[in-house]
Amino acid sequence: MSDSFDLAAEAPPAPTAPAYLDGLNESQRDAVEAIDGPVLVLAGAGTGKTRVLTTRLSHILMQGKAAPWEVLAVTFTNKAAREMQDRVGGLLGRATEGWWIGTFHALGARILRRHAEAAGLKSNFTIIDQDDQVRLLKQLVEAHNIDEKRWPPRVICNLIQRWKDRGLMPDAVGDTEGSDSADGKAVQIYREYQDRLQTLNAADFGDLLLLCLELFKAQPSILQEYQRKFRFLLVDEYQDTNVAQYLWLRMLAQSHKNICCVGDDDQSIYSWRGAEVGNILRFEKDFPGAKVVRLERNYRSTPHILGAASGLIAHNEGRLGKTLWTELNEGEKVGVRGVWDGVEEARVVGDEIEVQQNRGHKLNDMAVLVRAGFQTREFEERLITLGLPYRIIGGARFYERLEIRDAIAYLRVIAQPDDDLAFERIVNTPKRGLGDTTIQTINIYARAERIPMIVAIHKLLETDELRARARTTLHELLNDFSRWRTLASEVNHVDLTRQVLDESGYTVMWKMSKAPEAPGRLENLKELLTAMEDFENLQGFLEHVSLVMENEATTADDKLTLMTLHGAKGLEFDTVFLPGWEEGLFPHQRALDEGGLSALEEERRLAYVGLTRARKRAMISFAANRRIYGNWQSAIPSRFIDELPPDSVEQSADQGLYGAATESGSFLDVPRQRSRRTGFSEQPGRWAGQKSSSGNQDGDDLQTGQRVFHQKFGYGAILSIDGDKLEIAFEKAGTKKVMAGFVEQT
DNA sequence: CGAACTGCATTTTTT
DNA sequence: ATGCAGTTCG
Repeated sequence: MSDSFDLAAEAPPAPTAPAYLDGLNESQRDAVEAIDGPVLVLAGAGTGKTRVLTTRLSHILMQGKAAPWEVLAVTFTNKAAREMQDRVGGLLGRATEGWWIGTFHALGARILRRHAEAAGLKSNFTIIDQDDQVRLLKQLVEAHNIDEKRWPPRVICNLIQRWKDRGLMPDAVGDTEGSDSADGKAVQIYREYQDRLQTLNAADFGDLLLLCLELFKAQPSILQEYQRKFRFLLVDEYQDTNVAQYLWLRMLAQSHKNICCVGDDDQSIYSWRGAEVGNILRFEKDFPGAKVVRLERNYRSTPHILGAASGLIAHNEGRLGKTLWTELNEGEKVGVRGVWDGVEEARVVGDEIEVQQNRGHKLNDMAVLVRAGFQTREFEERLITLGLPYRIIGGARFYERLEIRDAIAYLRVIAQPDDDLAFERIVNTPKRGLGDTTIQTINIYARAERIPMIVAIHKLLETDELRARARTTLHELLNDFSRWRTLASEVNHVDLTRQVLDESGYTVMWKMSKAPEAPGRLENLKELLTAMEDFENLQGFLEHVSLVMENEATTADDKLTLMTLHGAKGLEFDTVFLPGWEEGLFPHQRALDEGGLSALEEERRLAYVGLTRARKRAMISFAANRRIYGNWQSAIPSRFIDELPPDSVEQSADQGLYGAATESGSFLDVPRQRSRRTGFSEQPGRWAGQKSSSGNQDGDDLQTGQRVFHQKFGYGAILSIDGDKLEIAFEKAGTKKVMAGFVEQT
């Protein structure tokens, strides 16, 4: 079955062996050439997965099986998407603009924008990130009088996110499922949250797929359109897909079943954010007759590294099973080093890095991969002492900085006036004297009427509900925005932004500030303007900001890389240091506590991912003592160390530390008790959130002459009614215009 | 409205 | 230890 050419009539004369297939091994070629029907490529670490994926896509196009816009290629990260685009573009020698190569979210958004109305949105809808989600949920949690200590908006956000990962809209969430969360109101809050998003003309990341699913379900003709359009589907990192993504793919592939998924069940490390290893394990059932190709020849690592990794991962159950092999020379054994404490660990690693460097190895080819972010600190300190340059991957990103978020919030409001989250962020930034009271008033009204804040303000401005001072300020602000909106169509987006930042007083705010970080913030704002130049227009830029949060700081300098194991997936280095292999830290206690066996296995996969990042050298280390959260704890070596095949490993330990490092039982075992439950000192919510039911809605039967009560102005009689606006002669406050929603009948 | 104080949690993270 | 968020006081 080496030649599995299809007999499709429109296929152009097939060359016997196109040049781009040269150099592929047999299974890689299999994976590339099995174009029709479902294919699962089980690609072990370092087996040329990306090459297969890109060659396959090129092959489909070269064979004339499909036009570029008829292939859907999905990845998880923008980086992977970009890489695929670059490589396919390179192979074919043409630009890949407009092709359907991208992340699940970017492609979902693209589809959704085309059919926004059908999903209850406008096509310019805003894509909000977790920060916005949490702020929105916080408002809802407050409104429900739910104790925020017990149910932090953050947790609810996660809950909802997980539902969305599983493709569940509020109504689809089982009755029992949310009942134990947020005083049993979790589903209700989810429902209101979706409602609010719709009012705000916004979608969160989960929605980009979930609303697509709903769209496809509600409008089969649209689904069919895409089924016909995308004649071939390619999916990267299939082991990381969640249920929603799985359903999305399945729907699109339903008719022709030309779907090729590439993944490695041994590298599934994201179950905690909704990924379902089951998707890859089940592939053959989901797509009967699927061709399964195993890529087992590893081009990356030495036999010892491979042996260590394979031996370790063999301790997991329920694997699809692969046997990696390599033709590389044996190389060095994997080092396993026991040390006294974390400081010494950093010292030992630092020394080894210098040794490698003296042998002519570049820092760029080395990495320290840790389980948890805080572990990098000790290494940083040591590296600074040694004068070794390093970079940390995974810190705060450019677009997450406060000043950048503020600036973008202005732009968001300009581009999409319904975006209350953005509006609320900058309504009083810089300080305009608009306090909580004013914002509350606007919010209460906006929410009761289910209208965006800006619309609410327009209405409120015609009344006396707001203080004169606030009214003037808001009036000016709204004027500014409408002016900027006009401006947006006249000047380019960079000039627009510069002008907005100046005229809003935002730049001045930081210029005046004597905070130590102010100059840096101004720098960043300049950088933002520069970054914006790469985009055609405001829309394009905003889409980029929400979907393509760049993480890569590609410096040309020679630097050591410090990052988490999770962050390292997909990368490779000559030399990899794997510190902190201690019970409790790795595998992490938390995973052990709440995830049981499956979590332990995921930790093991994480260890496997770590080891397989190494091309030539890997050094594992563990400390007998470690300071965690301020106090010292003694630790025993990770069980993963015992699981490494002795033949591929070389152990060493500090004098007198471990008579035998393999005898893990010989350690003093201080019970690590964690104070459970923080359950006392609860304050009931200070101000019981205003009930929207207390006032009058528009349709109420108010009449002129009627006596009413107003929270602020007291009692009065209605003089005239103009829609939902009333003119009232108050007994003490004189004649005022107020919103009908703010008065009560007496 | 801003500065100081207090309590509290603290794995992993993309889009 | 430490940082963050929410609260309290001037």
